[in-house]
Amino acid sequence: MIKTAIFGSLNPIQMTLQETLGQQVKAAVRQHFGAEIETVEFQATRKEFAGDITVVVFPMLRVVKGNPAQIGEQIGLFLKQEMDLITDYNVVKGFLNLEINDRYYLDFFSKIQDDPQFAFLKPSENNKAVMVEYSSPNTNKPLHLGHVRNNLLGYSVAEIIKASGKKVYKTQIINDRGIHICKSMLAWQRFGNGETPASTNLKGDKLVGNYYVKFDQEYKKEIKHLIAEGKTEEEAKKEAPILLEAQQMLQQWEAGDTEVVALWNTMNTWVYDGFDVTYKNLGVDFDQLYYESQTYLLGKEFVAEGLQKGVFFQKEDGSVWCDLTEDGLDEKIVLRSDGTAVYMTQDIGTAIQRVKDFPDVGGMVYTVGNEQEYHFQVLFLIIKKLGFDWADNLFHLSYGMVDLPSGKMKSREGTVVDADDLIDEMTQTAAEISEELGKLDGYSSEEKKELYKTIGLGALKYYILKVDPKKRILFDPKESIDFQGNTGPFIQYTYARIQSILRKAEDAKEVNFSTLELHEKERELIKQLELFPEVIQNAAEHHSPALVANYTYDLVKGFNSFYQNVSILGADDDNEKAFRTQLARLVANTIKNAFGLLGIEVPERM
RNA sequence: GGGCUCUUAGCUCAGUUGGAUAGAGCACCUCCCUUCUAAGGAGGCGGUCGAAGGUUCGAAUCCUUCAGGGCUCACCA
Repeated sequence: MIKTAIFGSLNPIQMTLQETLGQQVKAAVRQHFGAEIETVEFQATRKEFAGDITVVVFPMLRVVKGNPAQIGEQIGLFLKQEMDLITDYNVVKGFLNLEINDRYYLDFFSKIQDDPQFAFLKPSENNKAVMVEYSSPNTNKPLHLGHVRNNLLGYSVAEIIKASGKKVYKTQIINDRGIHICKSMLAWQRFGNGETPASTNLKGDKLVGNYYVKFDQEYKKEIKHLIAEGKTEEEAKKEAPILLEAQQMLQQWEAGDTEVVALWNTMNTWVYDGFDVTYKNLGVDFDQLYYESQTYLLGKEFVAEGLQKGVFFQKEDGSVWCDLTEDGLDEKIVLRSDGTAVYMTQDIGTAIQRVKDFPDVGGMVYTVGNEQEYHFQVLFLIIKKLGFDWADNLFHLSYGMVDLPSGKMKSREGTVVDADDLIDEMTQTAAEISEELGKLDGYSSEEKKELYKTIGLGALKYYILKVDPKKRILFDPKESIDFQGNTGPFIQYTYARIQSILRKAEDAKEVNFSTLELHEKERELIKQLELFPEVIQNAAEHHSPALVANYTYDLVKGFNSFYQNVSILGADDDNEKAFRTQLARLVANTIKNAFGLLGIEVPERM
């Protein structure tokens, strides 16, 4: 229902085609068979058959008795006689293939040719805003490949939802407190000798991450000692002095110990400075940040409120729980017996706080790995029980892990693919390939550097975004990401090639559409362009940048085929040349816009 | 063990209201740069859609069972 309304305002031309066709098909069925059908099923005509759009006859058999091929034949004849839009038809089994008049496509094209934004909807007053959370790292170590997928997905989904006609706020919750950061702090205190990012010339997140690893090494050493002294492994893990000390430090932090808090501030600031560089390189941004250290107390307030309302109950030891057994789940703790917050506590608080801060927000998207599916199922249910109507519009954008051939990435064991290193490597590969091809005469070294980054990041981002978010990705660092075929650089290359043509083309001349006839490749391209608005809506609805990536690839394949088969600048007459130039221009703009939704830049040359 | 999820060409993936002979890229093999950028194009090779049943005019798609992988079921995050 809603979908139809959106499409109606979004792309009247396309809807008119299916609507008018649908009405005529119904009329044909009424006239020839005296029957009423409610809906008409359409699909794009397969390449091997003549036609542009296909009516599927089979579903009509419920109300119309007869041979599907004959029914299709009669409907086809009716349509051809009644509608200028239909130039011809053919029937294969139960499929009625319709050939659409060139006028229709030319008409569509003439309307959108000067509007590169034709597929984008402006944020509508009727739509509530959406908050998209992504990244949300811990502050004890640098970002790795897993975060990269998270960031790319979150950013892209935010852009897609924006383009679908909703206001979007990008946000994250920064996990800046807890035992993990205390571990880095303690190790730095003990072994750091006052090192700083400035003194070591290291990125702050890298420096802090090193001490997280250092902590783990010491911890393991101590465990070994304790076991040698006769402790069981379990005892040793709990009693290792360095761990006890870290736990003590956490308590000091919670108590507001000046020295600990100061160190915490210092080291977190180092990390944020490091993150900022990575985010900037990745090209992602945020509208509003939330910090766990500021929201966990808030969560406690709402837990207290929920306890009063009877949403939660308290056990004898003082811990607070939510009983979800009636919903087929278990009991879930929302506050520890010692009164401290758990993950769930702060997530409840953060969500409510966000809607308070942004009253126009009607829903949220949480970009978090699929290992936390149960957590979010519970979280959304609890928020619903607390009585917030927007709980129905909470969505866990759950994505698959990025695994290495060796298995999971483990930061403590150093088996992670570091985000910064990965970006550098991709840029380096792009540089090597570019220099080998040697097409960049006249570019300054600055321009080249910029371009290599665009291409390298394009390859990386497309590689990750083109696969369905739900699926896990196996990433083999030894097998470099491709630059040919279904890749980012391939699409960027097509864009650059079009720009090259546009530079050579004279100033745009007004196209006279009335005398034009479409080449098969041209019609295919316009049909592909026509799909873009629907793709955006679909991608927004499914939270899937992969749909945009695959669409762009199809568009580009269509263009390259056109490019190789039809001369643009060498067209027979000026009008045709102007039209093809315009068509190429719009394809380029669409590539740019589609890639913009993926957070990928396009180059003028490559 | 309970819950969720995945399995499509040698490899990486499309295939979203159930529709025609299941599509791309990589790899391998042929061709195409005196013509707008060959990071390209045209074609070939390659499939019991994990297995078996069922629903349907029609199933990769829906249902059941089974096999194999992943995640999860903490007073961790």
